[in-house]
Parts: sequence; structure tokens; C-alpha cells
Amino acid sequence: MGDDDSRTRRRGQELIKAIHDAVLEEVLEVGVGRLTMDGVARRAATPRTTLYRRWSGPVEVLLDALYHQHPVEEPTPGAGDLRGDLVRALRLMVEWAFSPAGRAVAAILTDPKSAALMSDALFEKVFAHRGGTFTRTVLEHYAERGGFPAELLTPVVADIGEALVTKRLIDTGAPPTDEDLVAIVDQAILPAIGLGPRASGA
Amino acid sequence: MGDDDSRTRRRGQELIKAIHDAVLEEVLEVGVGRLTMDGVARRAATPRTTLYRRWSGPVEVLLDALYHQHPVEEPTPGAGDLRGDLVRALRLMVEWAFSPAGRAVAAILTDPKSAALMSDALFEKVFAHRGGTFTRTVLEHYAERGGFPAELLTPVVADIGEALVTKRLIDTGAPPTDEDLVAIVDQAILPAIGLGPRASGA
DNA sequence: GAAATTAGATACACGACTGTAGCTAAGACA
DNA sequence: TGTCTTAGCTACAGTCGTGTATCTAATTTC
Repeated sequence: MGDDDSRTRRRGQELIKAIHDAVLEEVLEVGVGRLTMDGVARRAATPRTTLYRRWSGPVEVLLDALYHQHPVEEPTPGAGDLRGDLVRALRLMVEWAFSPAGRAVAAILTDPKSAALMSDALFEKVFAHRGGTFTRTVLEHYAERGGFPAELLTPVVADIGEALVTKRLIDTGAPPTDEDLVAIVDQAILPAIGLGPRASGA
Repeated sequence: MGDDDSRTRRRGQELIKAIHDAVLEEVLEVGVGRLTMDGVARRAATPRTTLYRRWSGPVEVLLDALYHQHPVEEPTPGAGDLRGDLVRALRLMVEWAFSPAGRAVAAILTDPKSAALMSDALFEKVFAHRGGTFTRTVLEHYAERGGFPAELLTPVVADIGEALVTKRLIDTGAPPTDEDLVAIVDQAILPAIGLGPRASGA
């Protein structure tokens, strides 16, 4: 049978994946504005002609890589541990934020020239729902089951956890510890849904 | 007397200011990674030699511009309107975020190559205290005067307002309305310091 | 095995940018 | 007025990246 190891060329999806991986690495090293076809090609160990056959520029390569490597794990809330589920959801968010795709998304969000290249499909898939998919899922789950008054779950409240994690990532560039995540849940999220230390004292 | 209007050349601070303004505009248009000496010079209507006499590259020009154009208004809390003062502080933050310097800071924060060029003085002045200077000032002011229990003012709580505004800015690219700011104060900050609707109902 | 497809390789012309050198002239100062 | 400083101007050589064209050879398909 065909022995894959003897092949010298990559074809089809294997090649595409290598190029996607390469552009996600390259953007981490140089940033969006310094992405070049040359750089991506070099990192992918493929000639530029191969890239130009499919994409017209490096940002398109990057956006395409994001489209295909975006799948993000969603939290799976249980039944009786809101606090624990919130911490786990935030941990999931942090893990994603430090993935190649997560870092690339962060870079694109501040690039003035990327928006013009953004397809509607990609925007819909990657950016439109970027916020609120981690803790919101957990909070909705528990609100539906009467864990706290559902009317307290406003767009602002749904965003608190992720907002604090996002800001922390921007401020320090380092992943928050589990203690940090617990503090965010206890000091900011739970009070906002009426489950803070003051509310339990009543 | 010297008539300023007849001069054909800018000198000293006038020239420096024009260059600073130019680089802050240029970075908004092309992003950090696409900044060039050529582009900045063109926009400042000055030759590159003039830039090279002072700076070795475009990011240095930008960082210098930030160092000198960073002064940010601080909130001036009053005596009896915590809620109003928090909303005003967040409004101040939004105004700064949309200033040329504010936007430049945002761009630099995601550029992989800018950190290496960052002087300690600049980091100290512009970035180290970037978070927590708006609502923290107000919250500390009122905590000291017994407006709410001081022990509730943790680093997490001090960050809530600005975190939510930051995330909103990232998510939409548009300035939050005053209604948005009021919602952030009422739904997230006040509950966290024990002054939410639930606490007053007790 | 032959035909089709396409990955990989090479080359080219061009533009933009870099960094430097050298010069002139405007402006400040004594 | 004379001197000094430096902004503005021009030119240059070199590098990098772009976009394209062409060809060969590896791989897949029939």
C-alpha cells in the first residue's frame, strides 16, 4: 500500500493545514501589519506561488485560517455548582485566548486594515459572537433552573466575567491564575446576580 | 516684531509636535506594523532625514509621541453622588479611548514587536497604570468617606467598570452611550460594592 | 501506463522603504 | 552683520517584498 512517509510533497488538506498553521504562528511573531506572503511561505516551507494560487494576500490567508481553525469548546454546565461552572467557563476562555487562533483574533481586532477584508461569513462565525459565549452559557443555564432571578441576567451582567478576564489579559499579558478567576466570580459576577456575600447575609 | 506667518520652516517644539501628531494619525490609518519612516515623514511634511536625526525607527517616533501626549484627565469626584461620579469617570475613559493617544495605546498593546522598544519610563508613565485610573479614583474617594464598606474595594472590583467598557469598545468599535455607562454602573459596579438593588431592598 | 493536476522551483521587473551622505538655505543668536 | 545650528532637499545603493510567468516533477486518477 501507499507509504505516506515516502511522499515528498503535501497535497490538498494537508498542505492547507500546514499553511494555516504557519500563518497563525507567523502572526504571533510579527503581528498582522507585518505579515507578508514571503514570511508565511517561508514558515510553511512552500513557495509563494502556492499561496498566490489561493489567496491574494497574507491577511486573507490569516482570515481563512481563522475560519477553519476557530472551533471553540463550549462550557458544559452541570446541575448544582454555579460557582464552579463559572470558574471552569472562565478557564476555558483563558485557554482559548492563549491558543494561536485566540491570539490571532486579538491581533486582528486592532488592525485598521483587516476589517475591509472581512467576509460576512467569517465575521458571523468568528467575531460576531466572540463575546459572551463562555459565562453566558452557564448563567443562562442556571437562570432557567431558578438558580437566581433571571431578570438580573442582563447583557452587562453576562459580560462581566469575560470583560474582567479580557482586561486582565491586556494589562498583564499573562494568564490569570485560578485564584484570579475565583475572585472574579466571587467579587463581581455573583454579587451582580444577587448571590454575593451581602445578599446571603440577608 | 517677528511675524510667525512668514516663516517657511518649523523648528524645535513646533516641529516635534507636528511629527508627533503625524505619527498618531498615521498609526490610526495603517496600524503599528505598517508604520514607516516614509509614511510618517510624508504626513508630517518633513524629510526622513529630520526624523532620523532623532529616532531610529517609526515605532520609536510613536512611543515618543505617546510619552509626550499622554496626559489624561483624571476624574474629580465630589461629595455625594457616587453613581454620577462613576458614570462621569467612565465617560472620561471613553473620551480618552477615542483620542489619538488612546487609540495608539490600544494598537501597541497587541503589537508583538513594540514591547522590545519600550523604555521603562514610558511603560511606567503610559502603560503600567493604564488600568484603574478612572473608576478607581472615584471608588477610593467614596470608600474613604464611608460611602460603602472599604473592604469590598478589591482589585477586581476596581476594574469592573473599565473592563466592561474596554470589552464593549473591542466588541463594537463604537463608543458606548450614556445609557450603556449607567447600566454598567447600576448592574455591575454598585452590586459589587454592596449598593445594588438587592442590597437596598434588605 | 498515460493523462491530468498541481506542488515546488526559479526567474524577473518593479516599487517601496531603508539608511546614509552631502548640500543649501532658513532661522536663531551674539 | 557674521556665525552657528539645523530644517529641508536631493541622491544613492541596497534590501525586501510583490506579483507574475514559466517550467519541472511528484502525485493522483483513469
